[in-house]
Amino acid sequence: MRIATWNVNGLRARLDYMMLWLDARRPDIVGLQELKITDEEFPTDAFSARGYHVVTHGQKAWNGVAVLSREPAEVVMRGLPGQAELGARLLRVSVGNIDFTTVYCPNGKDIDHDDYARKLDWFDALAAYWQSAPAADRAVLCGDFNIVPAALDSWLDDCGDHIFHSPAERARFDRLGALGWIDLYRAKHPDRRAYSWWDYRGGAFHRGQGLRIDLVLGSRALAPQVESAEIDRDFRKKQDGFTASDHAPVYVDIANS
DNA sequence: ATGACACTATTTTAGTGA
Repeated sequence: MRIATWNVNGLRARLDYMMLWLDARRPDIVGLQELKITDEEFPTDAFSARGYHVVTHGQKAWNGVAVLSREPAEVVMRGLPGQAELGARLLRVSVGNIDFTTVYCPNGKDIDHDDYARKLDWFDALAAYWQSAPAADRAVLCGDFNIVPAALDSWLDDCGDHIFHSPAERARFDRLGALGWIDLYRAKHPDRRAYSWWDYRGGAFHRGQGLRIDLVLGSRALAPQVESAEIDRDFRKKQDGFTASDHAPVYVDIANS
């Protein structure tokens, strides 16, 4: 079973590209982020035609998350409790025997910006949520975390005072680890330098100037069942003339069970 | 040093992204 996460940077603008991707990679469950579209406008039919069930938590112009799945999904939670002001950023569903959550975590803009404190609060609320509503044995928490877990995950000189790299942000990420969430890509590739996001500008992709911020976290019971974990750099490139997102899709393939 | 690219808004540029 293939689980994927992907920040598409605008679902409307990415729809044709996404169809090429679904046909090529055929994931079973997908967490999507940064849809920039309302639930009413979401083009469900395009996904149904390819055999996917769709659950959305969108909003106009910004943010928005969704889950595509081969099997029907039942909504467990739309939105992070107490954090509605920061937009549509969390969607938790039950699909098959997986407790599946996808998140688009706040950006924070800069460590001096008001949004940075709000970002930290959002992560505090996320940790509190998992304490109040614990994940099932077989669980996935995937998405765009907007935190670089460690120096190996960034092309920048990692002095710790850059947004995404600060000790306060990493403390929030580490708290998820303390709650039992395992970074499945890093568990599979402990020493591999790899990125999932590259700036559109300045040829960053070809220069290797990226960040690994798109992650698939798994529960302790799920982690041993991971057969492979990969970042799909090919789908950060233009495909058939269609423009890519600035994020690559990330996969985790789980043994059938 | 700065901008560089892409997307959305009911646009005529600005805000956001990371």
